[in-house]
Amino acid sequence: MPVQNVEIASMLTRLADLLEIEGANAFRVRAYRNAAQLVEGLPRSVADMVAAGEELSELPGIGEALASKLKEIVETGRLTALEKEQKKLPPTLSELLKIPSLGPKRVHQIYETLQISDRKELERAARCGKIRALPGFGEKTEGKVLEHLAHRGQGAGRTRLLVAEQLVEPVLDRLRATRGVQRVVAAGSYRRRLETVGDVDILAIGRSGSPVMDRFVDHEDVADVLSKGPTRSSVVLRAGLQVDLRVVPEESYGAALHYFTGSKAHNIAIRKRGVSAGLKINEYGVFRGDKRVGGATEEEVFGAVGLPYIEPELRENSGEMEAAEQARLPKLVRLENIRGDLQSHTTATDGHFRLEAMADAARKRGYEYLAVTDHSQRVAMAHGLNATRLKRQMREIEKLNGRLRGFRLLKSIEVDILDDGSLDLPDAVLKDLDLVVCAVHYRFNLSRERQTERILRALDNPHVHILAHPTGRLIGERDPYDVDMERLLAGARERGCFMEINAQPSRLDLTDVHCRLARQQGVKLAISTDAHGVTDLDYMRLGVGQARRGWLESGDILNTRTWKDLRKLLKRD
DNA sequence: GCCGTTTTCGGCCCGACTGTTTTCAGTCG
Repeated sequence: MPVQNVEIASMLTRLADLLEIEGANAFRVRAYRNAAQLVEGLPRSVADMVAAGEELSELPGIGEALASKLKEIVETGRLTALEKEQKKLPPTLSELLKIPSLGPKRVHQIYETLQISDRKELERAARCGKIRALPGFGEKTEGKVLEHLAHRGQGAGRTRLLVAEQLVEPVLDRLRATRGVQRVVAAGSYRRRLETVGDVDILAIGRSGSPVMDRFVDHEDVADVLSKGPTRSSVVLRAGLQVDLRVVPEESYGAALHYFTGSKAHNIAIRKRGVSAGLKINEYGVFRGDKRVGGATEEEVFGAVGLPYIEPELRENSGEMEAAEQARLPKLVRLENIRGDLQSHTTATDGHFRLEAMADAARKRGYEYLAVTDHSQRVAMAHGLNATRLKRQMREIEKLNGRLRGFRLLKSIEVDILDDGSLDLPDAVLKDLDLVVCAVHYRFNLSRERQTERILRALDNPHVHILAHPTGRLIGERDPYDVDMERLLAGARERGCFMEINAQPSRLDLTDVHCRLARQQGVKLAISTDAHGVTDLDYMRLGVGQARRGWLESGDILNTRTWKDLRKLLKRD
């Protein structure tokens, strides 16, 4: 099987880790890390690019040396430079870098003086007080290391965006209600709408001497105060999420918001542009020499380096700078553009509300339509519908639609894709539905080739419209099944089919990278909540965030259309 | 290791906080 981009990225990261511990040139290390990030975010596989004879050194940040390393990995599955490093230093040292307060210098020292190379040995030495005795270390550093090893085990991990929202919104409200505070906003990956966040960065505008820092750290939801200063503090909430607060003056609002929103790679790119224009850009503003020339708004920051405003969801240094320069930034889809929801479940299968309640909730949101997509019979666990029960539901929907004004339920189904790619219900039933959504719920472990063939075969069915949660992944719980997304997208386009962005907080499937690829290939997408209850309809904002991270515009999305227009699109000829 | 409308060599984003120090290195974001 061809080597995947994530594997390449992992090799480059491990190489960067070891080089950094060894004390290699910091910019060389950064070049490897940048390359790892680039590869991980590429919409196409490096293996395919090599096979197509493309010039890898044309990628930003990839020169001759890295291009030949990438080629080596693709062709041999190995990286000689990494293997060489691993002979000099134990590969497990990478793990130690992830421990807070341990960086490359200290890891190097621990290894050189105590011959410690993994977490277990480190924990043993720390318990004996051997770490505190090292120069530059002390009791506190040893304590922090021990605490991490004891409590966090394999690392704190990341928090799903929805959970982060639930934890952070109350903190924001509390800070907003503090005297002397004019504005409070969550920045970082939270604002960029990443599917998971490592920590949350909050930005507050306020007078110096405001009690906002005290309000922040003195609260029953705070389990631990990591640091506290006049402009910056860090806490860990009892739920385990780290939250940082920075306080800046009003005139720095835009510069600070931009800086703390990131991403890091985007910031570095912006600052570099600043430097070449003779400007210094930091969280306090844009400066020419000692003179402030902007920074009250984000627009001023972008303007200073000759760019239009770039939406937070695009700030990954993955082409947004070039697009901004050439005035071809996408006009991103917005929650207000959404006119309906194209996947939902009712009590007929595993949903929690009846048809009427779901219709009512969707109408109250201002939607024009809601597709009722209960499971098909194969999903026995959810009491999936057979042909008879589906027909009964269709009649109920027709009756209900007769009473509803300016709103309609769509007769639909989430039909299972069986092992051989055939569908779980006969065409005779599917043909009478308004919309057919298909999905894989079983047999995740097929080879890439067979899984791809299986799904393409399902899309061959002329009644099928949308492929739901196209990779089957569950964030932090289940890896995506192996499938050739490029072939799937090409296949969908040829057949006049569509892809879904499933907005469930644990799915968010497709990913941003795949969304972008879909747009490039001309495949339209549905943003669907897969609601199992009335409040689940709110997940739409998460799906829209994912679509925005994938550079999608309103026109790329099926359910920004009126039912009349959508119906035309769904006609497969 | 990458990169170039000042450069093919000499730069490479930048500031806050902590802990261990007596003025700063290391870490972090």
